[in-house]
Amino acid sequence: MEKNQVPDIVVARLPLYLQTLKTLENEGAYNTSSKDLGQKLGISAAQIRKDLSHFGEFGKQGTGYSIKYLTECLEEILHVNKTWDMALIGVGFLGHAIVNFQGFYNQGFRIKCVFDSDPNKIGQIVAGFEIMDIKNLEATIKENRIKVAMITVHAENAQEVTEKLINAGVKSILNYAPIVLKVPTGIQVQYINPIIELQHMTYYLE
Amino acid sequence: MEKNQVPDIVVARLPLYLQTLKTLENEGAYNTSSKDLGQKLGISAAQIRKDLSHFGEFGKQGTGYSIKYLTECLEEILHVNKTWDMALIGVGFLGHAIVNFQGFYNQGFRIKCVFDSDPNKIGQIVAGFEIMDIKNLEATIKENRIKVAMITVHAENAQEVTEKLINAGVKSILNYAPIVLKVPTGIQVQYINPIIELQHMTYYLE
DNA sequence: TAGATTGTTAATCGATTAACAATC
DNA sequence: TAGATTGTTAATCGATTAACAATC
Repeated sequence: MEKNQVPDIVVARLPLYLQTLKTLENEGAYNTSSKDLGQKLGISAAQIRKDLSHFGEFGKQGTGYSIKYLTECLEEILHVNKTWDMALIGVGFLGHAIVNFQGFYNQGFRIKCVFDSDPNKIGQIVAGFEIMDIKNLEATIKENRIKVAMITVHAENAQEVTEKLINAGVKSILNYAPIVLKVPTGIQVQYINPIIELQHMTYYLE
Repeated sequence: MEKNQVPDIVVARLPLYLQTLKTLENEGAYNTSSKDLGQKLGISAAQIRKDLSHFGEFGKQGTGYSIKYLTECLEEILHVNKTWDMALIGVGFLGHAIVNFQGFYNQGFRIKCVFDSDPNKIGQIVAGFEIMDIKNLEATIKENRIKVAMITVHAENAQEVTEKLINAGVKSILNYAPIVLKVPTGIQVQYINPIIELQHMTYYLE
């Protein structure tokens, strides 16, 4: 497979390039350069050119990159030139905030269904979604062929939920619970963990 | 300064070690090893020992590490053996969720004050905090000597808020807005951005 | 003692950068 | 044309790993 040749650390930067391109487009710009992107992102121009070179040639000498064209290319590379249906598991305060988040739209994602195990929550409507019983998780995810999920349950339940998700065919998990998930090869997991980020920063404080 | 010698990529892993140690402690364990921690975190035992060796010797041959002692050492290294007061700016759905988040407690952090610019929100009480007018941000943060802040405003306003925070003495910023902040040397910024993480993962999907 | 595991060294591996020919 | 910027190469830089003496 060609994509195995691209280091994951390079792949991880592509969404940042895409984000910056979209900001530039919103500002009304049509063209940019590796130098410009690098300054905005705080990384070197050489690194951006090197990263992009793994996937093809997207620029022109002398004039740089067309924002529109490079955006389209990156969206295709990252497979966000389509919209991925997502499941959300755990409708506490955080899950509630995510369900109400407007920012997925036009970035390749939308929430399709939300689950909780609390009988008091099941059946309630949140931002237009009826909270479903977690007992129906596997059937519903299979039925809708959902490949992407977000976990916002307590740490104690995150591994169990993960296993159900994988059973149901989910391949990519964004985990907000503060625990490292055990998953088989081929399943992607990323973590969102404010405590980790805060503790990283306080190292540098007095 | 001694700490400049430690690569940031090593520092970034320390909070993960701490998280795993706390999970183990909750499970009732007293000792662990680099092998055990590595398996739980999906990294090599050698890397964990190498990382820790930047800061001292915390283990014993044959028996590994005392969970209690290594926890204390890491908390001291990361400066979370005290509690950092934090400011939160932007009380939308996400800000609301963060204010209600119970997980900061005992990890070195607590929210001290919350701000918004919306006249309809100012003065309201959220999880026991009165939402303050962002006009009072600089005075209040100076007064309370707050060094850590979380930004949950819209991307358009994040840079402006950042500059106010830095003016007021904030040194570490956890930014939830999807934009790279421009900050002077010596100011720490970390990002929380689910779209970036999701797009990273869909690269590997069909 | 025998087995386990540390801290550290040196080797390996991989990522970043500087430089430049090509060319818009 | 002159200036700017690409894509790529080779060199540099830094991170990870394997191995092992030390020792609990």
